Amino acid sequence: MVKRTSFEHDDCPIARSLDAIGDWWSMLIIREALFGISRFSEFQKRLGLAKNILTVRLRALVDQGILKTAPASDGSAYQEYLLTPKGRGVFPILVALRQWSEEFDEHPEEIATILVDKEKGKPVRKLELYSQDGRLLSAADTALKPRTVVKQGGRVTA
Amino acid sequence: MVKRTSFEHDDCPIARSLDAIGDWWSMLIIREALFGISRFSEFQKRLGLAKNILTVRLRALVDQGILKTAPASDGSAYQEYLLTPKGRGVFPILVALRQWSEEFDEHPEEIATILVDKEKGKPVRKLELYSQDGRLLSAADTALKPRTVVKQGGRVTA
DNA sequence: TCAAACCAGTTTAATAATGCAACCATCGGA
DNA sequence: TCCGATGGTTGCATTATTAAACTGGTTTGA
Repeated sequence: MVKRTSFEHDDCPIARSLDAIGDWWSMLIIREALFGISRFSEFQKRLGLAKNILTVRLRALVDQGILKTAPASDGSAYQEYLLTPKGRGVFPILVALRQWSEEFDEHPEEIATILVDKEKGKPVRKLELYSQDGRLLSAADTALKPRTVVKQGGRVTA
Repeated sequence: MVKRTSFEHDDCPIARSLDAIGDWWSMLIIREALFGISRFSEFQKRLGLAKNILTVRLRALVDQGILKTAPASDGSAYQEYLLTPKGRGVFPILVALRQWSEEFDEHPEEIATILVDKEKGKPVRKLELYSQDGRLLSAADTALKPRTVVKQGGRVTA
């Protein structure tokens, strides 16, 4: 792969997110963490990824402030990996990914789980995007505006 | 091994989405396409990726029904790449990625653009997740339920 | 209390996925 | 007809990902 081009300093926030959590494993690790998984071996067993990769990913997620390590908690002398608020903030992204799959996958019958609300046990609605004055927006109803002034040579991207 | 593990037949919808569009470039290609970009050379110029990679990604996106090729359109004899409904359905994922970056990025001042609603030009609200009866839900208010019955040996994942 | 199993990695050697650059065929315009 | 843009393809070098073996500390349990 050759030095995966980094988007860390790209001015597009989507690229920046992808740079942080846009690989196959990071997203799934966060998914598991949202489920309460916190131990190295648990991640490894549930995801079935190579341990060296898990080591690298966990370290990267910690460095980025998405996970933090807490020394022990359930008695044993090992440490655990816990989500920070930034990590929990990934939840809507996971919901969006899930709903896209539910809506467009060619084999939805292979999907094992449904996201429900805890109180009633019923499926949740689709994610909704509203304007400040409460109108439901679709992609076509939105546009991108430069944050302040367009800098010289600064290209406006999504 | 090696052979990057495919999640195509994983029973987790998040994994399935990631399998389809979970690489750095596919998501950005779709972002550009949502902006109306449709020509090979335009993608290549705006994203700055190698042409062979672009070729492979575009073909994969077409195979998955996210893009479709339309022979010509603006006169020239070349083809263009257009989003299908499935492709446009990626929009909420991009919004979620964008908002995560806006909320948690350490250098938000480097972010060049803001998503606004076209009518008023004001920033949009955060994506919201509701229960069927209209309660606003956070991650903690949700749970996963097996789709029908848990199959023998079928592990329930997110 | 001593061995066996578990935890959390690290190392190694293989293969697969990028990236860059160069090449090539076709189309369109002057 | 010739030149540049378009839309790729091919080769090669580099890097990532992986399984498997190995390590060293920690629990468990007989």
